[in-house]
Amino acid sequence: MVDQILPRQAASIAEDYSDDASQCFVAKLFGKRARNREAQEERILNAAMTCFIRSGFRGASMNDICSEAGMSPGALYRYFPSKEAIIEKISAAHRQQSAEILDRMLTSSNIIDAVTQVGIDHVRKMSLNTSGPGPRDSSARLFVEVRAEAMRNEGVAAICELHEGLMREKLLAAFTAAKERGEIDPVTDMELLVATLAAMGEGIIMRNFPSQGVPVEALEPVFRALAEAMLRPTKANN
Amino acid sequence: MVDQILPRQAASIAEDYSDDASQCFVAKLFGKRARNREAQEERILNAAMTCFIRSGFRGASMNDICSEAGMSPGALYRYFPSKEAIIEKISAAHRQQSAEILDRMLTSSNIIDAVTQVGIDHVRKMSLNTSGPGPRDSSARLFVEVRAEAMRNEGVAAICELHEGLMREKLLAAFTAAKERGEIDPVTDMELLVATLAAMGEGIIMRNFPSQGVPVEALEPVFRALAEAMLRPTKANN
DNA sequence: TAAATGAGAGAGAACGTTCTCTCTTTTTTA
DNA sequence: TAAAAAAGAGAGAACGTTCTCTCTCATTTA
Repeated sequence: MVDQILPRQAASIAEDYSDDASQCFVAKLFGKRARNREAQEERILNAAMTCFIRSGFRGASMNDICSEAGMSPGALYRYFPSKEAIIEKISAAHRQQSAEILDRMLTSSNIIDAVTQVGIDHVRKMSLNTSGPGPRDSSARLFVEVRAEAMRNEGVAAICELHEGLMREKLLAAFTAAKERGEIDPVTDMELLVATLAAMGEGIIMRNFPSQGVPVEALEPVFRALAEAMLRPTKANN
Repeated sequence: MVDQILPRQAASIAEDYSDDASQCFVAKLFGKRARNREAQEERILNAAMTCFIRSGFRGASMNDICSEAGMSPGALYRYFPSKEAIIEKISAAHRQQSAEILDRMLTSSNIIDAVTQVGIDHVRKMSLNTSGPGPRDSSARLFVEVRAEAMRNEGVAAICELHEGLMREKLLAAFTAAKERGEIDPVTDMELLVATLAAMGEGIIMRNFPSQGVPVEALEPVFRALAEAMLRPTKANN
């Protein structure tokens, strides 16, 4: 992970910051080398994502990923210590994308609109092609793959738990606020409400309806009906 | 788990069939040989299911399955030509179980009750332990696994399409009947309604709430609210 | 005795990973 | 600034392991 600090580097760090010596240190963090490393890592992650969507985490081999990235194994392993590390990185990024979509919940004024829009945004984002000219495919596949992997891989399971916990928190905060505004009726078990609503939304996302010819807009009334059924808005707001 | 049928026990079951010529043919189909073969196949499938739930389709090796079944590879490959064949058989059986739960839809008198009950039945069945003394686990894991496999395996994809098509047909028939009874309002796009309802139900099933401490009964109002939101029953029936 | 059944070694391919070596870029030294 | 040294980056063969599946040979059953 963290590069071993060699004597020569350590020496130059300790030296005077105002002159040449500090350049080395700065270059380490923001220089050409660092930028190149980031670019390569992203190249690998993009290639891996393509392969994983095509063949699954287990189905895609490191050789597949190397070919897709146009890279040799020796080069690839300079940037990631293992296949496992790549899987975890991609799982985390994918789950985080999902969690970020929920951010608009926190600033919404109408809770039903917000839930509806978040659902649609999610479906739209997940049905997008992931990267350029590759096989026309969507990251909704990764959604299922990550879930399946989490069932037997402790690292991925922890990542899922983290981000899904975040998502539930955001929903819970938005619902609580709406309740205090008098927008929705009190519910006995808010936690269960959030969990089941999220699960149902995920069910829709996994199905990847846009890829089956169902336009995203057609899902609008579906999400709205779901939100209204679960949140039971007070008559005043209808 | 089905008890192992020992050859000697099977031998003394049905002996007397006067006609020699047909005996050979009949024995082939219904005799102890055939019965033993069936028993062995079931033994293998049970073992494979345990392994697949534990490690996934790709994660479980044929050796794992052999060990679990108490069998050598040579013996196992006498009954199944490939790992792929076992995966497909288990996927089909699992999907068929799901489809069968929907049969009660066809004879129901109240559509909302029916949908609610089918959802609960489904969750209950999927959260059951699959086989005796093994690791406490549920077949809801297989649900996710099958979906993930269907994304890249054409055979499994076809199996899913078949059974899920059946499920949608059953739902559609029940909804159409309910509409004709005047129980629910006409809906513009019945196909989409069925597809999204099924997807949301699957989302709940995959989450396997019972394993997280949520009792099945707690899901009753959730499914009911979902059904009412999607089907919009007429006031007379409320 | 002939056919069916099974055990288990192991073939051959594919896997994730590492190793060695070359070439380029950066840093230090003179 | 020019030469020397070190580090970084990458290619590709090769490693040990594990995979699915087959083959041979022994045992059981009819």
